[in-house]
Amino acid sequence: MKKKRVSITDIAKALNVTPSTVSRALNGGGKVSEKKKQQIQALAKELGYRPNPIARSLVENKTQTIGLIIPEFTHHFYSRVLAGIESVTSKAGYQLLICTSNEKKRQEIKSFQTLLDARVDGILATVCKKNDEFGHLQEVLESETPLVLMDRICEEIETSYVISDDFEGAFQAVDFLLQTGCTQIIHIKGPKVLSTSFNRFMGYKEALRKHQIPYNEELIFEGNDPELPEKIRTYIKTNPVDGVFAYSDYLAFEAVNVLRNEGISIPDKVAIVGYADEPISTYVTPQLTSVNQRPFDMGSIAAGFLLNQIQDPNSPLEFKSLKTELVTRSSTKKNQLARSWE
Amino acid sequence: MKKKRVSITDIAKALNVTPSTVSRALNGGGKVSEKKKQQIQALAKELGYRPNPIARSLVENKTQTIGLIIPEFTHHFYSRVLAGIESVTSKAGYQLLICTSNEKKRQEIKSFQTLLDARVDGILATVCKKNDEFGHLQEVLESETPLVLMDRICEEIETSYVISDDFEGAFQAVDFLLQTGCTQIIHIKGPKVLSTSFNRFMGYKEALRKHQIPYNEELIFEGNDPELPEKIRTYIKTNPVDGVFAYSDYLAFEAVNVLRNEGISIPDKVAIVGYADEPISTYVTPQLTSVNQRPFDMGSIAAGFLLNQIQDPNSPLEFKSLKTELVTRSSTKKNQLARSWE
DNA sequence: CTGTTAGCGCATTCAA
DNA sequence: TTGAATGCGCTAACAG
Repeated sequence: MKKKRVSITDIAKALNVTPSTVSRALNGGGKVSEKKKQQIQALAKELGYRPNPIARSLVENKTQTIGLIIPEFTHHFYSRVLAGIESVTSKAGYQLLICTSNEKKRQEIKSFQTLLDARVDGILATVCKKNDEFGHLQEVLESETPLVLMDRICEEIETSYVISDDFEGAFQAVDFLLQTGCTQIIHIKGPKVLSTSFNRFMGYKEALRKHQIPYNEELIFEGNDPELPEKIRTYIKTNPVDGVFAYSDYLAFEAVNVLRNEGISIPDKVAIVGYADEPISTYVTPQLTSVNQRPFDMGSIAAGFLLNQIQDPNSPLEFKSLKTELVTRSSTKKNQLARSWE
Repeated sequence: MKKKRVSITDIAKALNVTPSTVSRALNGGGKVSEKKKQQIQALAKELGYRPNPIARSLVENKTQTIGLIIPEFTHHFYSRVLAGIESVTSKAGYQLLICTSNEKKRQEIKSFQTLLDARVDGILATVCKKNDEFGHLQEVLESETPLVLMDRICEEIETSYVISDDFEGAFQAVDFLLQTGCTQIIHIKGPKVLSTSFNRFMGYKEALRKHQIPYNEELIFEGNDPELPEKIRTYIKTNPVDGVFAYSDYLAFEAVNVLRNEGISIPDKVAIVGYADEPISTYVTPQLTSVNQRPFDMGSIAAGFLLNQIQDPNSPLEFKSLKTELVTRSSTKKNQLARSWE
């Protein structure tokens, strides 16, 4: 026998008033005599009354719910983004409806549909890797549901977004390698279709240009190549290499392994920089120099943008490119110009 | 101007029928002439009709939503639990309302309240570390909202749960250390109030007993002691130690660091086993032998239990203690009895 | 087979 | 200040 939840009508009956009055007394509605208001509020508390958000949603046409679409949570990065989001949405009284796409386009599309169906008040999303077509995002826009993209953007779609300054982050990293004396720097690239891959690659090139080091295509490796370790191993045996800039900490770690197996000392012979500053960077040996993307901030800022749009649908789109911070550890040589991340 | 969503009444009007008919035609209701059904379904599709789950929830008194409370997502473990949950809930057509407690009791209580308010059909939860009092769980039970606990249980509360067999997992680990010749095995304990800490500790003791090695209290260290590394360092300088069994991979890693700094070779002089088989265990050097808890299964099984209870509130409580699997890597010596995790 | 009526819990008119 | 009436979108019980 389900213990019936007490409704606004229950307490209205008990007090011989109408539900309207109770509603007004409980929300700030003002137009209720102080006496009744006190009475009603007291009884409500006593009975443990809890407003039914479902009913409220139905009449107010908003759900106090925000949808979140994220590729997955196994990367520390997204966990931090989530934490950042939650820190602001929970304070603002919003619930989070969370969907993961597992980097699959089909699931992503379905997730958007689900969230739209659920009538969320807004959507935060990081689109998945395979993203050549954006019809589903267009639909979101047409539904007039506020949307803020994080980390990865689609240029075809006009929406607010928060990204990390990948170009600058990569530039910082490679610039640092060059400053500490490296000249033959391998770059291990990220997934082809991602804007982040492209921007980091461009940052790499720009740093070379600044130091007038010629770009050498042979130094570029594809991160998703299953034979990556083997190819690096082969390459370094016959070519001079003194630095590695990887698209991710995980890829950097693969390079670490190859070098260690070959007995090449890090950072003396080859210095290595990863990307994302995941916890693993402090667990590997040597500890990995990496680019911190401030994922927590990414989440909190994106959530802020979204709340702005929800409050005022006519507010202008907002954009933010987060500055990165190079965290130097023992996989690179010392350089007084660099500050370590606090 | 918000593009109005088409409702059941819109399409009813357009076809000169009543909303009820439309409702019946769209749900399997049967009692509709084939012709009208076709017509209605066709128009619904054409107009892009999407049922409003809010309205449906209000009348059906269920939300097709499951609440999830997790301490946090930065541990890989919980990400996998989430993935397991989602794999079954999404198939069953349920949404996930996710709250994180950040291991804070206050937040946990608030999260339960939030989920109850949201009228979720059921709750999956891993309670936070500081959990001496369970009034809030009692409230959930009284509200008759199905509840399944994961990983950590409260003996005072009668509820379905899925846990990992911590006793057996620890036993396996320590038994393995003993089989490979260790006799002086340090145990680094987990948080005091957690059932998992206690059970792993008991498993450790049981393995010693099996091998008739006397229990030595000096070998027990507290994981949350900020001076842990220092204490271990001091101890091993004057006492024989040839093994470490840690409550977590992270704690195991602290031991690895101490040993490496002291120039003690792993696993030759001291073998080390962690717990949880987090990704870091493959990134540290040497790679860490660890106990895999099958978090994905934990999530999927818990979700299954919950769905059972939702479907039939009178179904009996269900319990599951997941078998663990010892994954041997290079931080321990070889032993043909052990199988590596696939 | 289909229309009518009612109601889920709440907020919000409009009268009184 | 308060009550009565209306509707949010949908399902379900009851008639016809």
